[in-house]
Amino acid sequence: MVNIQALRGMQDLLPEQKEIFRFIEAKARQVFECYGYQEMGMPVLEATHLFKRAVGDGTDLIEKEMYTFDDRNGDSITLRPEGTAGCIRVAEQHGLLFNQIQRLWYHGPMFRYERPQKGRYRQFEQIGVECFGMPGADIDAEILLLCARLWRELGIDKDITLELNSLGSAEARVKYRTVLVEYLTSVKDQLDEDSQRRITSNPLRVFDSKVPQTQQLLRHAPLLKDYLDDESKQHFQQLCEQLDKCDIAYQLNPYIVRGLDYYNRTVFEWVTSSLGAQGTVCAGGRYDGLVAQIGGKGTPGVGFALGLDRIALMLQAKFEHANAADIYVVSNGEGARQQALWVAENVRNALPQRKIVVHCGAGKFKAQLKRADASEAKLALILGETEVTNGTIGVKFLRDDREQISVNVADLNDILNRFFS
RNA sequence: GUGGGCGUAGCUCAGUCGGUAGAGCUCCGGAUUGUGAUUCCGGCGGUCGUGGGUUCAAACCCCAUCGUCCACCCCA
Repeated sequence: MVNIQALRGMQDLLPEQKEIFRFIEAKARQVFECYGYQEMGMPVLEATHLFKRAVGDGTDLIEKEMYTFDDRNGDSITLRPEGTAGCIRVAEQHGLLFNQIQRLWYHGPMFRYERPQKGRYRQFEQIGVECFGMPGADIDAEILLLCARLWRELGIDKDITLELNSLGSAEARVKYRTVLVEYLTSVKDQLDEDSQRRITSNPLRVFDSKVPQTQQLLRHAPLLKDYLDDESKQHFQQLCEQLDKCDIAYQLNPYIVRGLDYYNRTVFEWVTSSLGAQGTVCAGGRYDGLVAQIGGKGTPGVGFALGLDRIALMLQAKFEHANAADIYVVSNGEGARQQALWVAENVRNALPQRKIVVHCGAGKFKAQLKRADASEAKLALILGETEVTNGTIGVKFLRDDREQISVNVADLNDILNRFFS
């Protein structure tokens, strides 16, 4: 046992859980398609420097969370820790961004070497959406509308709230950053240890500190919104108006700072209180400078990623009987056993949407019916020696108060069709 | 990377002061020779996470290690 465990932080998805993931993916696909977004795929492995260049060298993600190792030829490669960089690489490499507009989405595993926790795994499933070539606030609003619709489809809209902020232009942010660093440095010895460290690593993050004394000091800190450039202010205002118009509730949170360096202007998080400390279920924002930073021609972009694992945790309680069968076929005796598979095939031809399970292998008749009951099937089809010789099949209603009936093989599909319609 | 909780049957867990391991559920068989509730009876099932130490004796105490959970950090 000891040697065959999953690697630390890697989740095994049992059928019950996988069902939830499939549900989320299906809903996402349906919603994204109805907004005209196109699915794409990309490799799990990329050159290490792609992520370094895109995400920012000083970030925790780059410094200590990447699965990086040497390829056999000595090149440094990395299991993708996020999707945006790779998506841009694909789009650039195949010319999707040259004077074009794109609405793209993808899904798949991401990898970060972190300490596992509820809702946080080393391999985690993410759905990403990226839009290119649209500088206006309308596309920012669109992806938020798209998110909101997805939450409604998933039935979790009541449990999630939207938090919004604007980081301004890159220039405004740099200007603000220096002012903030100045202020923080002036009170440095009164700050907690983490916050002191963050002055150099990511000063905006200091606002996230939970230490009361630090929070006290932050009250007098300069605020980002006072440093926003006019265009960014206008952009943000348009976004808010658009959301108001479409009845999307949101909360302004001046302290949202995405962990990755590439964001500008709009940033947002969809959060829930139902998952403990890992409450962010979906997050994203605008990254107008990123494409150029990776090496392409400057193209505006907005996007977000949602954490499938976390949403799956939220949905868990609602998935009790997702794998129920419709029909369970039991048989008694050698001849009947052979007949059973054949009968089931014919039924599947006639009712391809139905889940039909045939009892295979050994098993007493009584035990087979117990299995039928446990499968949550509505009907049991019964094949015994009597049925085989008479050319009939027993149809037993497992969930209704009805007598078992005996039908001719030739009439079976009609009867089943009527029952399930 | 830091701090804390927890690892006992397939699952959920009990196990007193250290005295050599138990229940419920599941599964299998029977009561009922071909009919799924319930009930009753019987059965399968254990390296007590792993390795070391203390002891006449360790699931229990000590050390290490792995895993897991929670929080920090960080983030989806």
